[in-house]
Amino acid sequence: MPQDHYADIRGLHLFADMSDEHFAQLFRGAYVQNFPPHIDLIHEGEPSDFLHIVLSGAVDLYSTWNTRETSMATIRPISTFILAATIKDAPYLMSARTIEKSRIALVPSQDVRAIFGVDDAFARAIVSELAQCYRSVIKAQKNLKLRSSLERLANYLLRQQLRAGGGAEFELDFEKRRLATVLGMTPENLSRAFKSLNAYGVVVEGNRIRITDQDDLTRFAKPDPLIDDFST
Amino acid sequence: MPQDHYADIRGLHLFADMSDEHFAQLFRGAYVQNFPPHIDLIHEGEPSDFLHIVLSGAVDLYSTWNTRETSMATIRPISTFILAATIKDAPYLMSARTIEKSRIALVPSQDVRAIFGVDDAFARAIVSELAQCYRSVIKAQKNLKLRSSLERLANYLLRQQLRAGGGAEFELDFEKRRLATVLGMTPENLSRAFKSLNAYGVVVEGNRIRITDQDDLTRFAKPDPLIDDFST
DNA sequence: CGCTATGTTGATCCATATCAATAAGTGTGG
DNA sequence: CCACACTTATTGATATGGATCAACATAGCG
Repeated sequence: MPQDHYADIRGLHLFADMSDEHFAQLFRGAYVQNFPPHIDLIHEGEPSDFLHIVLSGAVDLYSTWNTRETSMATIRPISTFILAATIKDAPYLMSARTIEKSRIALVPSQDVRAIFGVDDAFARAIVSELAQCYRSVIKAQKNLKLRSSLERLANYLLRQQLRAGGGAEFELDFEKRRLATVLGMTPENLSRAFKSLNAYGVVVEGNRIRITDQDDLTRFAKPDPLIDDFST
Repeated sequence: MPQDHYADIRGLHLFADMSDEHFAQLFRGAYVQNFPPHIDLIHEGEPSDFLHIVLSGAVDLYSTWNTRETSMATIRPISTFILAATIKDAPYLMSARTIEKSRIALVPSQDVRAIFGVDDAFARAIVSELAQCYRSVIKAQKNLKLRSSLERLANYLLRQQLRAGGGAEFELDFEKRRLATVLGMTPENLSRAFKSLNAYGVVVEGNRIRITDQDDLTRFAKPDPLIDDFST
């Protein structure tokens, strides 16, 4: 693997504390690849051969069942995905495809498991990472089960606004079609949901969102740290 | 803590590989308590003071938001809950209450974190446990987003049948009211869903279910190991 | 034995999906 | 650079799954 990515990857919580020697061993068999947009990387049900690290671009994790498909999460740089499958040596539960042109590091799963077995700091970092992932999914599930689609959209906008710096105006960071299935609704329904949020001070112009009445939207959305905070 | 529970707890994957010394240290400050049914054990948002271990009975993990409430999972003996919050020293994302009369061991979270810091086998066992939990929630989320309530019920019955030994007749292991919110629907809707499944060979008599046409139900439910298998 | 919580059934309403048509981008090759 | 094809976004009409409200039945339980 080219050296120029080492520093970025080394900076991730997951790899920050492990020994230099183990880090080198872990990435000895790894390689970096560039992918164009809309390329399938892995498919659910397959054995987990590689731990993936998104270095640039974006990756969509999605699942299918019986002709239906839904987007489960979006992975942005710099982070890993399918860690749980790698560790358990179990089949992927989700498929992954690039959304944009992406640069992705592939680390052989057997090496991850081997180093996990010998490097205690790495093992503890994995605990922290998995606990974080677990809590994120629990939040996503609460979001799904406790809120209507309109409420999910409103809270999504507030979160996105915060991620974009907190200003009244910001951009959606992916296409509405995908946003719809992330939020668990159809594109048509999302379109109408945006219009419904006009009443609470949301103006939509293409991918550009302007929030004209922050208080009103917040009153409607009722954001909750136990559902919407990504950090804790 | 009384000695008679030690063996049961020691047998859990989570504690099986750690040193005797650390195990003793971990449970030095622990205690076992008996609770009647329908008692609140913890509330979401609170700091995670104790890791809980269900020794007998059953516990419901649920969440609320803005007057709504939903059941997230049911914990049966012998297993732990809220491990992720304990490890991250973060607030609970879910509340917990006893369903039945239950015996529960409480282990101070700070002790769990302390032993996690010094016992490498324990740290690795936690990885395995959390990876398992993570995958379970992903499956639950796929179930929610990809299936209708009728399909969720059909697959639930097949799973429950398997857990009960695979015979044509078996019992629901909790009340329909709770089953409804676990499956993400109202009690009324569950009632009607049961009647709809008559057409696929499901006969309901109180808590007793008889599956008269296994193939027909299976054809409708289309169970999928990547959603319905608890083991992998 | 009656009280209270659970379960069922019916009537109705609402949220969301589906189907269909159109508009607006977006990229491609000539 | 434009014309064409193709995907995405919007809008309208309609269907349907599921929620809500209300009444009643039933079953535990003190």
